[in-house]
Amino acid sequence: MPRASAADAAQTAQRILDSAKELLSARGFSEVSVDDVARDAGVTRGAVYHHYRNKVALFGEVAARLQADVARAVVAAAENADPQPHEQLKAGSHAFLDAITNGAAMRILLIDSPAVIGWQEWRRLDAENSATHLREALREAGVAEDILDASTAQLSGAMNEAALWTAQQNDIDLARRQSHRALDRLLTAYVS
Amino acid sequence: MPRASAADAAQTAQRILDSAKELLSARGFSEVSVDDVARDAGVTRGAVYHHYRNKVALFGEVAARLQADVARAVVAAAENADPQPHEQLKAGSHAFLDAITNGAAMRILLIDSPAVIGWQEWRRLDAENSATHLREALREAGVAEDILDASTAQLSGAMNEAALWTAQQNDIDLARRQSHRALDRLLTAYVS
DNA sequence: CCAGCATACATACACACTGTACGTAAAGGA
DNA sequence: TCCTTTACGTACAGTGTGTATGTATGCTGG
Repeated sequence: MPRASAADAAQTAQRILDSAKELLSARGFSEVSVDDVARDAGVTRGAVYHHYRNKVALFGEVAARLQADVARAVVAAAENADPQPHEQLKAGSHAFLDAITNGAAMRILLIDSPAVIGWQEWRRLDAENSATHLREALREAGVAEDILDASTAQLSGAMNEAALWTAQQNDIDLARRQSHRALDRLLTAYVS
Repeated sequence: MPRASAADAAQTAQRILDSAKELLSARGFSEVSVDDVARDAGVTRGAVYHHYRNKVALFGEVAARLQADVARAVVAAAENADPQPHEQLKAGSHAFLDAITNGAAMRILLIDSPAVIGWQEWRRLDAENSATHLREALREAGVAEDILDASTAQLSGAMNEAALWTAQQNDIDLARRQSHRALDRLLTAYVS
């Protein structure tokens, strides 16, 4: 049995993660077995269980990476935008929608995550990434302090559902434009 | 083995449904086995599989009933409210939040449903119940025709997340009030 | 330079759960 | 009264998870 150096081990873990991301996003958590992931990565289940505690932990790791990817895109867009709070909200929400609707993120983050890792954990992940920025943008847009968390949650939910809706439409480009316009209308609520 | 008449059979199916609703809402789909449901209902798995095609179908039936319950509450509230479109939206969204955050509906409808029965099917259920009313209210509030579907999805997502956020807070009554106020602010986007 | 230990897997196994096939007894019509 | 259908119960096969165990390799201290 050829063995792997520490560097190769990290590479194995990464290959498992990549396979998991692809399969999970295509078929969903319940339709992907650990063996499927292992085979796709060219290892056995033993390797997967060596690198990840269990199937849920593997899923959680994939979700965390994706969440970070999306957050990076959103932050980048906000930094390049007009610093006016309302413009920040618009730029950020558009970027979020675009980032999450192409690639593997959507199904994993928006469909499976709440059920698999639990809503609390999912929210915690979100809070570590995008949610903080959204909250800050809302604060600067003049949302009262005591409804800041509630408003953040609601706007986040609106954007998540916008993404799901968009991805489901036949003409995705058209749907994207419609979602953007609908978001803009929704965000007029936060024009101070 | 004592057998059951047709009337008793319907009652058995109902008992199974009741047990399923309770267990699923408390523990979630993946943590409840068909055998758990059967035992709670005082029958064997055979009875469950006689009345419902499989575990997902049983879940779907529970979800459909809950969805209808929530929709009824929302419609009732809207009918008793000021017929002004904006007031309809406010009354409806408040009623939705209150209805879904107490009882068994929340976890089943908002956490597990998308993953278990699929987002499309979940949306279809929603469309048969609450979504149509929401869409109509938005139209009457002056939302342009081509972004009506997108706006409906977004507002629905906002309300769903509001419910999840509310239920998660320590002081639920306080959270409910904050969610109501945050929703009111959000709905100012649809003041014509 | 080699003995011993930790690492990185592979293999084998126990357990749980799902769905299905089959058995059976009562209900209800012909 | 017979015969079919309904309403279950029971037994079984298959799949998937997690864990225990085996094993070979890299690495480190003496």
